[in-house]
Amino acid sequence: MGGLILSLVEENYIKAIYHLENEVKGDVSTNAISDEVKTKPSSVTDMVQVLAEKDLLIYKKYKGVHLTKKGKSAAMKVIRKHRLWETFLVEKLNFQWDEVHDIAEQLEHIHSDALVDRLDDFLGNPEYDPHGDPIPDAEGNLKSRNKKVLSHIPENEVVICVGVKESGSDFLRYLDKRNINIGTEIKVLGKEFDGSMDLLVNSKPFSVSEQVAGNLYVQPI
Amino acid sequence: MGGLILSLVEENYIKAIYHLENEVKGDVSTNAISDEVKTKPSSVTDMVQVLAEKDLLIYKKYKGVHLTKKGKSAAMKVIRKHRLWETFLVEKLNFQWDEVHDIAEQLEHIHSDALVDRLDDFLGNPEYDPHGDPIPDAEGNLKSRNKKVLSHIPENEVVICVGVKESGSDFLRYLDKRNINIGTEIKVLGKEFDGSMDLLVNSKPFSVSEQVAGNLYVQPI
DNA sequence: AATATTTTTTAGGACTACCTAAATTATATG
DNA sequence: CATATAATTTAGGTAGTCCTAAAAAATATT
Repeated sequence: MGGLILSLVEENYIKAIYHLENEVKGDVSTNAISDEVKTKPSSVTDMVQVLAEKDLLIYKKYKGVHLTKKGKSAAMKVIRKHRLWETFLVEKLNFQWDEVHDIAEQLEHIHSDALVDRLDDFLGNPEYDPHGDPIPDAEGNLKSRNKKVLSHIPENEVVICVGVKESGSDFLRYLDKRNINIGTEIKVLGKEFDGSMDLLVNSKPFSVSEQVAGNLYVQPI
Repeated sequence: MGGLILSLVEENYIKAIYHLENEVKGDVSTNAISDEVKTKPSSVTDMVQVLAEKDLLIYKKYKGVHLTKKGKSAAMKVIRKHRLWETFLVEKLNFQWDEVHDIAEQLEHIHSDALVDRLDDFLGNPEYDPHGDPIPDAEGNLKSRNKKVLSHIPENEVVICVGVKESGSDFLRYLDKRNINIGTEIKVLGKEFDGSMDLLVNSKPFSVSEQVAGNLYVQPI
């Protein structure tokens, strides 16, 4: 049941692979993983063999990797913890949403089912973390909402911001400075040749670059 | 200032040595440390050399070890975190005081000064943890209170329970079952030949063994 | 004080997770 | 489709932390 204990490093690999599986079709490559966990590809080759041995993923030489059921479940547990802790840091300790990632990266590796369950209750069983990402329940189920990337929204549509794709500090602080938060209403006025978009945010006209528009998750009203 | 980062293992050694220094006069022996951190003495010899190299302690071959100022300050930081997290677990997540030690042992190694400071504020800057142990402030200062061990209290004196010496689960559950908590008033009625004590607890007569009496910290009213 | 016992250290490995450099396989290009 | 390039793996090594067994030092006993 809850008896599988992975090392901190193993958990980071599993989490990285989980995230990569949602970005690419097919198996996840050695190089992609090495980018994500910031080690050399040769270290990844070592590690995926260890993880394959533990039935957390399927590894085929030169072909890449994908998580097994067991691996996905392990990933969900780490992600659940990460997102609950981020919520705690923002909701209870008043951190800004751009300050919590590194701390949550540490907290996500604390092993205690009781702790996670109680934390979840303490926070009021939140469905989404401060970046708008859904928090898996204790069984690892993820409610997916039909969010879209802002850059895919056609002209004249009105949407609300529900999350961010990459939650790097720079990007989050950029949004803060412009008063764009989760829940902010955005109307798409038009798109420019360079992919930038003209918007109406908080009733004021505002333009964002392609990069920003591609990093914002929104939902039709 | 806060730039010193120790590994989890190093922090555990420093913490263990700190605790042992408060129990024995003079330098702390290799064997005592190996008992405390649950490794073999030869591993301790390895590790104290590493810690001496980092100026956290003074090591003299065959003579034992004592913390430097730097080492004590590192120990206080870990202890501060441990006790704040224990307080969090009991006060906010409603854990029992006998359930929190192992989780706090993990949480105490999270590195973030901002987190500790905010947690401290969130908890209302508590002075004592759920076991009655004082929580060092951000500068590592420890307010010591003149607590005594129950077994040293003479007949007819009335005291209140302020803490426990060893906070093992068995002992804490024993106290819970008898409704002895921090704040409980205890009157010493008499002592027996075997070191056991006759008490008045919650207005009811109650006897404790020498072992229990030696593990309870009390303070004159 | 000599010897027995206990404590501590040394020597030599083991294991995890990393690295570099070289070899191999897969993919892309002409 | 042959070759150049890129991706991946293998081989061999390092650092941190642990271990066992043997040697050395300290302490206790007679």
